[in-house]
Amino acid sequence: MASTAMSRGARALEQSVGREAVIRAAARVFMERGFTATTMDDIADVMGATKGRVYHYYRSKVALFADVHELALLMITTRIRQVFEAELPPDEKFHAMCKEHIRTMIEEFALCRVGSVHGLDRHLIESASTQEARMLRKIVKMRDEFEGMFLQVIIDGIRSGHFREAPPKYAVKAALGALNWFGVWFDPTKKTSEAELATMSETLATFSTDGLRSLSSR
Amino acid sequence: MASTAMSRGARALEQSVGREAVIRAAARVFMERGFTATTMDDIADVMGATKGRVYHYYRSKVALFADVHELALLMITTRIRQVFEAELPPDEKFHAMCKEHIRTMIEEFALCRVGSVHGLDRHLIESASTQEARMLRKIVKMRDEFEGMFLQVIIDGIRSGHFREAPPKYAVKAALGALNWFGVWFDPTKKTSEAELATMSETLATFSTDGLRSLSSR
DNA sequence: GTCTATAATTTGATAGAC
DNA sequence: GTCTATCAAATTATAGAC
Repeated sequence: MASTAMSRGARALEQSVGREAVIRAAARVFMERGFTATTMDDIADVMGATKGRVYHYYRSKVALFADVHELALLMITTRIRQVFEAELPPDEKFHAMCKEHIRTMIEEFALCRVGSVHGLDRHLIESASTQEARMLRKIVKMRDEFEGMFLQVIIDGIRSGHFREAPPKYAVKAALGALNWFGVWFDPTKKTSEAELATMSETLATFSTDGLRSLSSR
Repeated sequence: MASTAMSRGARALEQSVGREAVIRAAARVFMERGFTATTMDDIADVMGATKGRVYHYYRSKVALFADVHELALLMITTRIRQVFEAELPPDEKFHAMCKEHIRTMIEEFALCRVGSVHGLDRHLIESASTQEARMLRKIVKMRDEFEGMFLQVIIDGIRSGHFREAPPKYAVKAALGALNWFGVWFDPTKKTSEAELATMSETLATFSTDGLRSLSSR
């Protein structure tokens, strides 16, 4: 199962070298199969290499997964923060953040899907060594930071009257759920036109923002 | 790893017998760990039994997973259909369907989480035998039927002017994403009061419905 | 740095006792 | 119907050649 026709074609696409090649290959396979169903052979296969190369850079599968996850969160948090720090009314800012989120998922689907869909299962954290556990706790903290930006804008929006009264901690889960679910149903192997991608991100962003709006803000 | 302190406590809770005991135990473990990370020993362990019992009722892990999945979809589809067939304006119907969805997830968390969060990965379908593949295709069909009810109400709502103009196929993904994501963040091991559960389902249902509303419908 | 063994473990599935 | 014992395959990780 390790060397299918598909992995052969994939090799040509991976042109980065060294540690980065490993992390990008890992992102691809973790995205498709999740943590447990991914084998070190699968990852090596995507690079047209063998396990030895993977273990040269990472001492365990958990450590590699943690690095992929961290890279994903670092990237999306950085991009969302750009919008978060802009001077905009809460509803416009929220809409822009949602759109940036979807756009990021489209551009870096493999990385983002690892970060959002394939969450950190409890049993993964439990089975980790102390060193690995520290990496995984860091990831949880980064995710809280990411969610925190959306939460803050919701709180601001309720205060300013743009958004209706609602428990912010649940509202933020609802909005991010609508966005993150994109990683579940979108199929990156199908060719999708730019216009269609724009329609998707606009529909999702407007849905998420309107779901929060107060009557007077329409 | 198969017999932890937790699985010991779990045994007392499982009182059903025979095939049903297997399916309920399997639902619990699949919910927590997903398909690949779940072992047949884990499932037997929850019942205080051994693998032999599981294999007496199911000839493979995929067959068992398919049955759990099918049961989950059958249950939620039946419940949602009750609301779907009621005579209500589209926006009210949609709101009621969302609320029923969340209520079902709360009451049958294990089953629903297997059905929504731990989807049917492509590599699972690919590696299945022909007989198993037939079961899995049936599951896909049931899920389309489930989604189809939400889709229909959205289309009706746009036509009637309750909902704004938006591509229904993406709108339905957005709304169901907000709802299904509940299965990702909700922690059933924590005690949550009835009042708080009501707040959650109301917040999520209102968010999902308002995300679709047209200006004139507020 | 990368590969080829290979060790050590886990795990899906089966056979046969009770 | 349930359990014990066990096989066969898969998989994480390591050791050492090149």
